[in-house]
Amino acid sequence: MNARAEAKKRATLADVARLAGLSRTAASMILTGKPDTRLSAEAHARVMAAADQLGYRPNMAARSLRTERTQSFAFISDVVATTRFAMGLIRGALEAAEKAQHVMLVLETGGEPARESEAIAAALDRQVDGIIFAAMRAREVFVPDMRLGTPVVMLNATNPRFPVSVLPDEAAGGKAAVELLWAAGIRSGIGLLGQSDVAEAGLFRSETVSRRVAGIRSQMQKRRLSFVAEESCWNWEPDEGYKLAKRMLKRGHGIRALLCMNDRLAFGAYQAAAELGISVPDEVAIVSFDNDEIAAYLRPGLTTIALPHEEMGRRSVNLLLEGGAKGEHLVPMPVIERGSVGKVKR
Amino acid sequence: MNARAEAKKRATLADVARLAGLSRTAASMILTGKPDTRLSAEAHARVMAAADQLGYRPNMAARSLRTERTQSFAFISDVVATTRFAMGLIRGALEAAEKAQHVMLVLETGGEPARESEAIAAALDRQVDGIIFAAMRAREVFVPDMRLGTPVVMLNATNPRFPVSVLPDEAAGGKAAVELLWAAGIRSGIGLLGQSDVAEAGLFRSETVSRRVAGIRSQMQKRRLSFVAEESCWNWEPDEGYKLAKRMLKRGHGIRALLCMNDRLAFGAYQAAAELGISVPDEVAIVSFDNDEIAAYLRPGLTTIALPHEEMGRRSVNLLLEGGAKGEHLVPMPVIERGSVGKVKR
DNA sequence: CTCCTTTGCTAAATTGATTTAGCATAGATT
DNA sequence: AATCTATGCTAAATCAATTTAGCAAAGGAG
Repeated sequence: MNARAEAKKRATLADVARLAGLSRTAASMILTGKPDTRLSAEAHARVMAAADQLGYRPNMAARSLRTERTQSFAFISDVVATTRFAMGLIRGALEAAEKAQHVMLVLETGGEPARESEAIAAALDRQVDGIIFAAMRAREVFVPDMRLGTPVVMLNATNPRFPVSVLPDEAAGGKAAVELLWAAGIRSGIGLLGQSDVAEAGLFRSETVSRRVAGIRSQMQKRRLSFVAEESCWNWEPDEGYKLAKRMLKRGHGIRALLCMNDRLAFGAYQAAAELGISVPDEVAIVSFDNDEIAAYLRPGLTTIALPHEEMGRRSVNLLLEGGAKGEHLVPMPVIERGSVGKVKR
Repeated sequence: MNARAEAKKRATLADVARLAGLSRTAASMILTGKPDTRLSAEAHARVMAAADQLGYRPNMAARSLRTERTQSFAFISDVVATTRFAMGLIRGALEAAEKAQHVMLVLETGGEPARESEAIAAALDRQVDGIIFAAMRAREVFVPDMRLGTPVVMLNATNPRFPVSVLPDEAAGGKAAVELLWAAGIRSGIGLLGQSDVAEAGLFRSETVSRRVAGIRSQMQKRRLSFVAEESCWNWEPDEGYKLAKRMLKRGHGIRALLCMNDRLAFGAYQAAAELGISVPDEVAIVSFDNDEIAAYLRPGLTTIALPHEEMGRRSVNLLLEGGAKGEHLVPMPVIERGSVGKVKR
């Protein structure tokens, strides 16, 4: 009746030992590759052969019970569905975990404290060897105050109680975006879409966004450039981008470039430009951030500063594996050049 | 030195029993809610109080060792990153698992047999209570021939060895798409984008796609409609959609509606229509499939037949929990009406 | 008063690994 | 010849639960 009952039972260590004519102790030591055992080469060979013949695989529950390690991590994230970014983080984490022969428990909390506590408890109950707290919008993540004696890394998030975190290097990314326009010979007529210091003074957006903005503004200053227009909006979605860009492109600021805070805003900006008959990149250059999937679909392709999600996911796992150093681990944001910033014609 | 060592050790069942002044047996029976035990109400109260006071949580490794159940499932998928669909499936599965107090191990194989075997082995080693094999492009999934005595459900995939599968109801979806055009009063000038029987005769695409096509064609026939043009392409990506739609819209078939095989093709079709100065939906209606994220961003919003990924994910977990019936479990594809099919003006 | 049943509970076995402590034997040293 | 040291291996404890088998006391039946 039980599905498990039909299949022949898995071979245990005892079976291997019996077949090899040795003790469980010996078999265990050999199979786990203990270093300073004095077991003979012949014993090694016999155990290996036996294990192979029986298709032996250790029972992780039993091993974990004894060793308190499970070869598994938990990936606890606020939201996995809503944003396509989650996938990159998860994928990178999965990949690194697989390399290290670990598995990943994935848990979603929706950012709700109660579910967060539940998720942590579930992970701890299963004795995970480490926990990754991931946030989709980099923010200071709430973590219920449980005494969790397990390594933790914050992924795309920060929390004072857990000093190890992995973040995109937004400051450098902001700088790179400005440099892209500079390199294209654009010296004036630059509009900023999605953020405006005057409109947002005192508003809290998120740690990484503010670094992105800071990176942009500091590099603008360094190059002695300034924005001819800034439009702020709260939701960085295409419809906002469309509205804002339309206003900006019409108002006759002589806009020659649009720096968009993310690709979805840029997506809206494309639609506005198309409607106004303004050509990208000949009349207006567009740069943005994230390297969202849509960035590649636009015509011309959108030049953007990528959020290195996969690499971040990988890093977070590796930090767990290596007992990573405290502090922020910044991952560079690659510049993805497509067609939306043309070289200037002099 | 060991992080785990700092924290006070977790309370064990023995601790609870001691505090309650009862045996481990009694504590276990009470905490797991065994039905026919004859332990007194007072014993129940004492054990509960003790467990509560100590913050007792069972050690899953120990429990699993004895019971052979882990309250966990494995979600083994070919690709999680490449397509945004994976998230819906995973999210639905996660949600259902959480409700049932289970956790989900997520594993990715890239569709490579070697990694598939590895993933299955990793899951089996950890004694998962069930395995979900998910494919992103519904197909007959290869599953290495391991004797796995664990319930399996195929998600968005089929495999003769595992009869329980969850699939979108593509036949009904195809029918619904045609009905949408019919309801808008469109009786002629319908083009099919992405598929053409003459071009693809004998080609294998995928099980579900062929059902989608069959659903479309059978409903066309029922309504005595026919396509004035069919264009086939292999990659259903925006650039193909753009090219094909441009050709179709120009060639003067008098196209009044475009039935696109997926949203990305539709995305390209929008770009083509915009370039040709053809208005959606006034001059040409567009319907497609998937309810991809981009469908909501387009202007006007794209009317599409949604792939019910979250619901499918949920179903697959519930089938594992309930020991689901053999056979295909078809999940309806919701019609998402946005602005790309206008009511006809007579 | 004896025997049987019910009630309320527990000792000990079990699960499958790892790990500690230590036992023979052979050869080397004094 | 007695002692010491490697060498090669194993018995038994341990991890934290569940489960089997069964014990002691109380109450009821005959």
